[in-house]
Amino acid sequence: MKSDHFGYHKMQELTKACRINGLPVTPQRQAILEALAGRSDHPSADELFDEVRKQLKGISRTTVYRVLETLVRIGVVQRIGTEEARARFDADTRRHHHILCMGCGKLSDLKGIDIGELMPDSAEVAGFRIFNYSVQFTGLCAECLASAEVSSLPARATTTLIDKEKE
Amino acid sequence: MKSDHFGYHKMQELTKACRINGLPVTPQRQAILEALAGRSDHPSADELFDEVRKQLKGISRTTVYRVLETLVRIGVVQRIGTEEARARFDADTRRHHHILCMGCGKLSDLKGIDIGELMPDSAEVAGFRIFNYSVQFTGLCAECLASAEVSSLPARATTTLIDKEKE
DNA sequence: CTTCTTGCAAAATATTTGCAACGAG
DNA sequence: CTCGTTGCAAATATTTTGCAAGAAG
Repeated sequence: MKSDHFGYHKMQELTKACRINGLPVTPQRQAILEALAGRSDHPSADELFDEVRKQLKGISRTTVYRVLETLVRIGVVQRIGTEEARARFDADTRRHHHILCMGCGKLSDLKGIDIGELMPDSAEVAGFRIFNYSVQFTGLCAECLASAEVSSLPARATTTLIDKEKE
Repeated sequence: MKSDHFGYHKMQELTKACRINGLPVTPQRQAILEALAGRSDHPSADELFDEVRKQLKGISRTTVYRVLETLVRIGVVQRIGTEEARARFDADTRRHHHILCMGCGKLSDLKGIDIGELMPDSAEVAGFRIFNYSVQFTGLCAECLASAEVSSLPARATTTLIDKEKE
């Protein structure tokens, strides 16, 4: 299956990235990356910790945070910015985009919209040197649409523009 | 100046939005929105609290969080998602995009890149109903570029902070 | 009155740091 | 031995909640 293949590929990538950066491939790093690569819901560090500890019983929350930071640094994992006040992670480091449900916080890969290439060639704007970008869409998932008591959205999810009766 | 005009406009907008939503225009709401509209660095709730308390001495941190939530809900303020694990806010609710410095966390409005209109007409993808989107660029600001031995920055590394103390 | 907001205290959530022990070169 | 990694405990940082007092209509 694809996920198996993806997972295998990620493990290879981890080995390679660790070698390049002079870092050991520890069981913790393997387990965390494997858990992340095995799901598509872009978990937070804590959610990942809850899953990884099933495999590696002794692992500590601190290690999960630290390993994720390392994996991001060596380019094997990407951190996803959302309007929620916590970091979420993705083992797919290719540039792709996400949609966040304002109702339940579900974060999905966005496929089916070709937004082309936004990266400016100059990559140099407003004094910044730009390295990357991502597009974040906000909306409501099917479930939350169905039960749309939109007026009482959870506070944690951002109610960005839902009732925008400007003018 | 423009900021004065913008601030005045925002206060009018607040009054209007509160009226529409049946909410009172409290001194706290005014002070918080005024403080936010008066700066362009997209502060977090805590940073805003530190500033607002200079004007409204008795205000509590809780109120700042709650008022910001309200202002977002009624469409007067937008919440900005970054890879940092905290929410940041913007009094400019028009769709525009931001660039986050991976070095120092500086968040700036991005001007000079015309991104065009990404919003799909259908606004219905992958089971989601899309309401909005934003583009987030990541890079390094001029200061961090200058002080950086970041020549070996991984192309896609999106760590919040470059480990500058890691030498 | 009724409704909403505010402040305070505390809880809940999210993340980071200091430090000693461990483990692979 | 030396270095980086891990686990544990504690410290921070961020955000939310329960509750009573107060203000506005």
